[in-house]
Amino acid sequence: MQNNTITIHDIAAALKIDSSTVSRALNNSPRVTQKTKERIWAKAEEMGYQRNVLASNLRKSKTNTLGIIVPRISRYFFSSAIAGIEETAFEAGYNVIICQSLEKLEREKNLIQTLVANRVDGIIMSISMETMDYDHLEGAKKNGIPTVFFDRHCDIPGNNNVLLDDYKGSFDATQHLIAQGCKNIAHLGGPKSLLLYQNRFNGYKDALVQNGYPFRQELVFDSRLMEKDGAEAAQKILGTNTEIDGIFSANDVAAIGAMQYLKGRNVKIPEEIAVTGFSNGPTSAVIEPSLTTVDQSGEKMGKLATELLIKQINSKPKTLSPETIILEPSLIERESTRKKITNPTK
Amino acid sequence: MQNNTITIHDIAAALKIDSSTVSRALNNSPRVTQKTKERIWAKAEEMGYQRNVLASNLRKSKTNTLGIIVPRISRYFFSSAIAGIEETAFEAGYNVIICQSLEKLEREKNLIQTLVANRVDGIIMSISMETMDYDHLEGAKKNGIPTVFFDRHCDIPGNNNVLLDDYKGSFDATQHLIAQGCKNIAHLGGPKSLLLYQNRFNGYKDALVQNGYPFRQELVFDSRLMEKDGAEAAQKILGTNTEIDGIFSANDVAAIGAMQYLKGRNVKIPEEIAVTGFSNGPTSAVIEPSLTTVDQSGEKMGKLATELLIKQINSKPKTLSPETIILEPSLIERESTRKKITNPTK
DNA sequence: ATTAAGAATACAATCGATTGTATTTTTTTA
DNA sequence: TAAAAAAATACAATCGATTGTATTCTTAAT
Repeated sequence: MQNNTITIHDIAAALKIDSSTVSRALNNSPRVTQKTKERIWAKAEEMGYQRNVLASNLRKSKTNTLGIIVPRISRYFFSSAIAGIEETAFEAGYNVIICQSLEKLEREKNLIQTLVANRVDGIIMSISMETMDYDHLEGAKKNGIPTVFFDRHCDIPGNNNVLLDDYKGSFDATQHLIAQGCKNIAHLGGPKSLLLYQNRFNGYKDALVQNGYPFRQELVFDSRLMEKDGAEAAQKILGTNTEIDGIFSANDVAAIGAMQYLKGRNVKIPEEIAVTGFSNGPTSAVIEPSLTTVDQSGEKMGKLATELLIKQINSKPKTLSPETIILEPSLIERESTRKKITNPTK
Repeated sequence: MQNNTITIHDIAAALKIDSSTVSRALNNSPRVTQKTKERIWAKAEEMGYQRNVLASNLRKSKTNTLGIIVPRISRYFFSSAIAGIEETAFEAGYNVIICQSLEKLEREKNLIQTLVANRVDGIIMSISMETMDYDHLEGAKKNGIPTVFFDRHCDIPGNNNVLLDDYKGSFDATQHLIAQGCKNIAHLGGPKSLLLYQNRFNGYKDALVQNGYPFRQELVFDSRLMEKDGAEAAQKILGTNTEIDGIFSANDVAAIGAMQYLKGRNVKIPEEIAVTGFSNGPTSAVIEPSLTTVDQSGEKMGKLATELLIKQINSKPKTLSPETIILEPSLIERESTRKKITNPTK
């Protein structure tokens, strides 16, 4: 209740020995006899000693804490990535400070500052949609704090990244739409400031071209990919001259927005327009028709990013060379694209 | 790059003054002249000084950090609560350490220990499903760390809580089912170790009784309310002798599991069985038919919990009396319960 | 011009643990 | 048994900022 904070000095005094010996015993140093150690451990237990992590951190200038910056915690992909990060970090004895940029550049700068000031041992982050220049991202590196980018990265050469092969994911998704017989495929794209959306766009484009279809800019609808953006795009799609029969959305949320709008207008999915999303969020399996999408496995990404980061932290003096891990995407085929009869020759 | 860590002593040396003056200037103390302050600020800027938060924390024995423990970060309700917590905390100058108990008691005990050892200024938590005895929850209090429970609380008298009126929420939901003409309403309940599920159960029961319907234990299906639990319960429901025409689930996830199962068995929702959930998660609006549910507004809860906690932190010596905030639930009526013709007299 | 009052700054201890070096104690060897 | 080697423990500085007390420097009052 009161100020009953027991320090190593209290233990030392109680046993009439030096505090340095207590410290070493508590850290199980070989410089203390087993017998003494046991006396100290018993006394520490008895007195209810708890190491003051702050003092320890200051002395060792290590916090055993990782900083995480994501655009928005409540987005499923990010919350599942965080779950993976937290679990891996916890097992390795690290705490995790979590921050959200809310897609604001200013806030992102601020957060990096704060994490540096708090002397986190490393940072895992996914950049905001507003992030175009990367000067502030160097801040952590300059202070010797290793950083791993996941999902939304940027093209600074010496960076560590854990990414999905977004190009392949959207190539496959588009290819799948074509295989289902779609001739005119629209694309709901995200802000091109993010490489990720560039890659998804390129995958879409190349799949069209490689299948002998023309790429048409007027079938691309860029937005921030919120639910209402998807709905608005769907509205525009119905208004175009072209008979659009497929939509490849760069995320699930916009795809769902589009589907809801189309369903409201009695457009048959997939018969009239087939739809694919990207992320494999929890709603994609439940919506009707269920949404074909590309699995992004946030938890696995988080785990890999954390492992990579901890590896970098532990080898800091040796300056381990940076690494980029690229995960293989997998297409989850569901009803929203099932145009063809699966078994034509019964 | 190198060990270019500038301390207040470096600034002091550069200006040939004392480090205590530098410290005071940087904290804008009235004990330093404006002129001196400006010299110091300029120099600090010039030398790229950054306060060592660790040292400061140690001296002040305050970390400006809040600890958060939730069962699972990727559950929508919790991730949105965390979003609310993070935002409020950030504005007030606090960092947030986030941990997940994964519904394990052992891990929960561990995490509290860790947070206490890290000298967080306060804790916000939602207990795990395994938590039956509350001894470990006193740990933080004994160390003088104020704690606020949200959503999943426990009945220790002196606690701070931010809760939904779960009783009323489920009373209203059940009442709504009755108003729609349901005669035999089943309940998918959660572990009764959590007061929250007791309250939801009681609301259900009392609504039945107050409307003159009998409460029947055999219509209550308790589980951990995962999606498959909902599906299993639905299976059992179809197997009972009673003609069940309504389901009140204590959360959305199980409700959705049940709906998916019922849809697979060609049971018409709401005509044959009406369904309501609890939480208003993102999928509830998208599933077909859309799910009637009780809004739980995680973000608001998070915000309120944080404000309450910070209030408690700032008034610690005075021992502000504990507070319990109870939010009013609101029923979101959707298609899954729309049995009655809304306008019988056209 | 001298002293008291007040403002500005310097001194020094402190937060609690860690760690290189010095000293004491024990064990081994000649 | 004395000296050398090895083991165990004690001493003391340090991490960087904060803060109560002491000192110096201004300004005001007599």
